[in-house]
Amino acid sequence: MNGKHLVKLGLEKKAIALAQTAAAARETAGLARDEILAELRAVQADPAAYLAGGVYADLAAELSAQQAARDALKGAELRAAPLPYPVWGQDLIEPGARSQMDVAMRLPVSRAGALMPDAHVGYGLPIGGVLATENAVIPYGVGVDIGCSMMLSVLPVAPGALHAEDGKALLLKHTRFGAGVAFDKRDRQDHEVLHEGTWQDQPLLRHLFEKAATQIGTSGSGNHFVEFGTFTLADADLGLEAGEYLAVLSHSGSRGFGAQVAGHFTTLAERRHPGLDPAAKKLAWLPLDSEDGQAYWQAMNLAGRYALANHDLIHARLARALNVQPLAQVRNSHNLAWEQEVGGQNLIVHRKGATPAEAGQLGLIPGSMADPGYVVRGLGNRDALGSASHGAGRVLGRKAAERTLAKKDVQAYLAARGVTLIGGGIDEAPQAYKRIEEVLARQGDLVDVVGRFTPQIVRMDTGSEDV
DNA sequence: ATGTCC
Repeated sequence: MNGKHLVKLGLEKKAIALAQTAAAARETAGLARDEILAELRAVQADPAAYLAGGVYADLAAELSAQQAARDALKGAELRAAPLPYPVWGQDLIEPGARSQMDVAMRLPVSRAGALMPDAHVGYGLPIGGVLATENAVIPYGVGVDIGCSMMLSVLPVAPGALHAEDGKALLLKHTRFGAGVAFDKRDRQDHEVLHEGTWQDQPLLRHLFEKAATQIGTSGSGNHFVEFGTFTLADADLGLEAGEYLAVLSHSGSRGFGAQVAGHFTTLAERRHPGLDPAAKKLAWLPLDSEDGQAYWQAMNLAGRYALANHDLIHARLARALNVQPLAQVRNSHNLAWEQEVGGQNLIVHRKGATPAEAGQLGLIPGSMADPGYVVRGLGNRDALGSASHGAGRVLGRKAAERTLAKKDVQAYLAARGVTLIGGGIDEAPQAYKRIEEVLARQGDLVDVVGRFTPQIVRMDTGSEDV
């Protein structure tokens, strides 16, 4: 018995050495070469049957491990070509975002997808990407800011009644911005979401509860904002008469809590798919019917409710300060996954920077710090998997915006529209975004416009270079 | 998006 015989059997690497050891033992026991080779073939055919013990146990264990590795690789193989998917506003979308969506549509778990007109490059799935998978949830298909969402409160106040200085003071007093920011102990907010039993269901959630409790009611950094503005209804809707109203619009997420949930489960998903094509590394998934998949689903949905609770508290504080009750409210999550029927199949629909837009469903699509945002009503377009854009979408990345935009041009843009800005980095300048009117024009078959919000007093986090 | 660690 020599190595050549074993290689001929198809044995590889460590298995050859283990087979040689076993074969030597069998030769000592008096077996002929052909008899030993027959035994080795039997072990190869069904290694599981030899795991329990005996001379072939170590070889059987190695062969089982090799088979498991091959299975994992096979299960993670990308399709040669992406499944076809529709694109809205192709002329507004950079090639990089298309490439990312192409990779997503090559995943073995992908079944359908769509790209919204605000699409731009992100980690894993592009921002503005909608992806339907079968029995799989992709942490980076939801994004780092799980549950990132929008909320509008229409107030029983005339738009002109709130002066810029007063509005500015209210925002400074009642909102908190920035990475790591939390409320002081005496100002700590409370909300029913903090009293859910869900926090006790996972060690990770138990661990993150304290952070979540201190940060609830705050806003983050980047493109998050809280603003006062004028809400204009051309026709009666939302239970309101046509007209102009003072309104509060906010964009906020699940803060450090959601970010850590995303990070934790992304690590687990990547670990589960070591053989995944490097191009799809950030699209590693968790089987929904696995323990990890179920844990992510639970944590993701909690982060979604937590993010909406942040909005609730922000709006409640501002309304209380103005001594009013909102007349109408609209809210929607745009970074989340949902169980949804797609072509008769129950799939997981990821929206990473995409607004749910089922028939009749209300949503909010903001423009920029100085451009209008829109209340929309979904048309339930099946090709778009019942989705629309989540905003205007970036035309300049953060660094490109800092490099190319001039502060005075941004200030002029704000001044021309009468916008008062607190904080706000140049990377969030209106010029860094696509024109919201164009983006809306590309999705006339996804949503109807209900009303228009024009920002007047805007608070954002302090950028690396403020406007 | 987040204070670079679940």
